[in-house]
Amino acid sequence: MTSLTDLSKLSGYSKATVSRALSGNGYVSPEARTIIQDLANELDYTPNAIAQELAAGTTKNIGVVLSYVKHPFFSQILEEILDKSFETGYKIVILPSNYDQNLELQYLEQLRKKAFEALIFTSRKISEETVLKYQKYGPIILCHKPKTKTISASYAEREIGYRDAFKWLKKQNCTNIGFLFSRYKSPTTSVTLQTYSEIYK
DNA sequence: AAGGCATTACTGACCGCTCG
DNA sequence: CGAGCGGTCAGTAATGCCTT
Repeated sequence: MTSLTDLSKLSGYSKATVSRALSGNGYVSPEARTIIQDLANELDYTPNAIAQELAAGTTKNIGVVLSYVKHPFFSQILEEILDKSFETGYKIVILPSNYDQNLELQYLEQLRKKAFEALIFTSRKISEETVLKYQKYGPIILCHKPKTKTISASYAEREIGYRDAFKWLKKQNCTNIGFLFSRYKSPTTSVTLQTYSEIYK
């Protein structure tokens, strides 16, 4: 496999010149550019992504923690995240959690090890205190309203919608109201159920 | 001839990890 | 502990052209 060092040795130009000629950044004479590009084509040169990440000190990876994939809430969020990632040149790594705290902690540890530049929790089981502890290792974004103001979050104001829904139900003289959940394991910890209950009261 | 400026291409440091 | 992996980046020397 041809490396940038190989191109440098064969062309007689320094590694930096070869790098600039192929990336299009910086000053390179048209002659040098042509020679280097022709050589790169001839030897089927492909930049080493690992080396690029090492030199740049960035992975351009964003981890997205998904508790479930089948739920429309998560698939809609994921769709928007993917759209933005294409625009900004970031790569998205899907991290399934199934609300497993150990898994969520593992993902936070990977953020600490710089496997990701940032972590997006579409939903979570771990506490906000834990999220706070890991904030110094990289941006962590939640997809629901956090109690702590120092945690970044992007979310819909569900309270307004729920209140409107309950008002409407009241108007219809509905007295027995059932809640439907896609999550059957420990629904009492669900933020959705907690919000429902508060608004209902 | 001297000075200023733009362009070109170089060297060396650096990234974080592994391996001898 | 230091070399090496394969890149990028910053700093700088060399060169050429233009103006005074």
